[in-house]
Amino acid sequence: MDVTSSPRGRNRRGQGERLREDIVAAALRLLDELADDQALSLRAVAREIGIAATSVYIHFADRDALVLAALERCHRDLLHAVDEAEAVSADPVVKLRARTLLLGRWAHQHPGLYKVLHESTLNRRNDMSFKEELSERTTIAVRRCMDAGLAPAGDAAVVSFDLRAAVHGTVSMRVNQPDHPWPPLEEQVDRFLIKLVGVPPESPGSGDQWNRGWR
Amino acid sequence: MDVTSSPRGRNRRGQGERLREDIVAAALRLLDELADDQALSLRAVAREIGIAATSVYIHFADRDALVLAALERCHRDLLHAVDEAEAVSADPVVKLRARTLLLGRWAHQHPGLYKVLHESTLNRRNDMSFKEELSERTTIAVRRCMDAGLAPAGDAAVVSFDLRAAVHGTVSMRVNQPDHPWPPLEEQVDRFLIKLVGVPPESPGSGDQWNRGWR
DNA sequence: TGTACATCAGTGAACGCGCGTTCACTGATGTAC
DNA sequence: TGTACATCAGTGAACGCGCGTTCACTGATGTAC
Repeated sequence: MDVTSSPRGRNRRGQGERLREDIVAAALRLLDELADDQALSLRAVAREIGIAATSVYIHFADRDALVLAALERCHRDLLHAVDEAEAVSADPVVKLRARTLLLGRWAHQHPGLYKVLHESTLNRRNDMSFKEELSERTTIAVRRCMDAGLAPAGDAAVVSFDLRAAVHGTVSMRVNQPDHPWPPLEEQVDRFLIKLVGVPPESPGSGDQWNRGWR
Repeated sequence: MDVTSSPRGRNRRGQGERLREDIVAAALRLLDELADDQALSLRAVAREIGIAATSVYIHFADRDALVLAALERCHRDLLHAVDEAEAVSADPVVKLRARTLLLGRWAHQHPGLYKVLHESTLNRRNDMSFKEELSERTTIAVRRCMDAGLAPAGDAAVVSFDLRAAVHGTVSMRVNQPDHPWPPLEEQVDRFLIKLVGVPPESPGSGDQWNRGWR
């Protein structure tokens, strides 16, 4: 945008990788705006940071390689953020809740990136198996709840899959129709944790209507 | 595709609307392939049915109007199919199950259309409130289960929202990563119906592991 | 200390392509008289 | 019954645009001798 204010000079010798990072950062910024990997043009990325379009080819073989690199970085950052959120407590249930809510909040803040990461057609054209790490860590978090006796014992992979599906579903709906008046995510996540994972309700015996008849 | 075999002649007087239907049908075919509304070009639609690109403008103001018309038709067809599936039984639980499974099966058969309908950026650019009818009918189906005493009484809208989120979530994951070895949808939908809506398990006392500790 | 040279970090012009959209038009068909 | 004419259902050429990618290049910087 404000290219004139920072007239990018050439990097010094040995610092060529800086441009690579700038390109990835700009791609992520644009992808978040566009919410569509196909809509991202290499020329727009170059324009965004004030370089010649051809300079992108110094660091990336083609447009898809750039988008893929950006998404891998995006996923790594997200993983890190979720792990950090989990550190707030030693209680496995609090950990699972924190991890799930952070994912929801992240998606709310970066709807475009969430869409590109999970719903872009890049998923069909390219191997994006690096994303599996997020699923695996959720399964671990669920298993911890079971092992601690805070959730009914069962197949953690299945329970985790159901939870991920439910959370992805509501996040996807919220991200795709941002103008719809959605009810609070937090309460819904709590329902999912209670009903799908089986963690105890926060205030037992409070008789919340959505939990009536379940205990 | 096989344009040469059916060299489209001009429609007779008064039959101009036929072309409109052909255009919509071709657009739906291509959208299902592309799985992305932005990737659909008006020229590709014209090519698909062997007309001049400009002929599309006889029936649609612009590209977006065509896509929107196609999606409205798609949604109407889907609504109709789901309602039909529901008619198999008078039991509200069987009805709800049938409606949910048909949606999943439809998405499996038309992954591209499912994506464009629910996950395309058209949702941000245009009013697509016609889609709400699907949600409303699910809520009605949930309420019927409650009224019949086959599910715990509660706020049908909330329960329906949770169910839709969960089902959309798993369908979305399946549609976006078609090569992933997903577990059977049917069993997962049954878990959602039991855990989220509270309908009775098909074989009570069977002690399925994913339901252990719940009743 | 000076200098030739390799390397690094990037540039600018150009290519061919498909796209959405506009415009003036064509030619068959039905209808008023 | 004949014929002029309005209307319908489309067409073909052309526009300007942004795109991905290739190519030959430039000029600063560090380094070997």
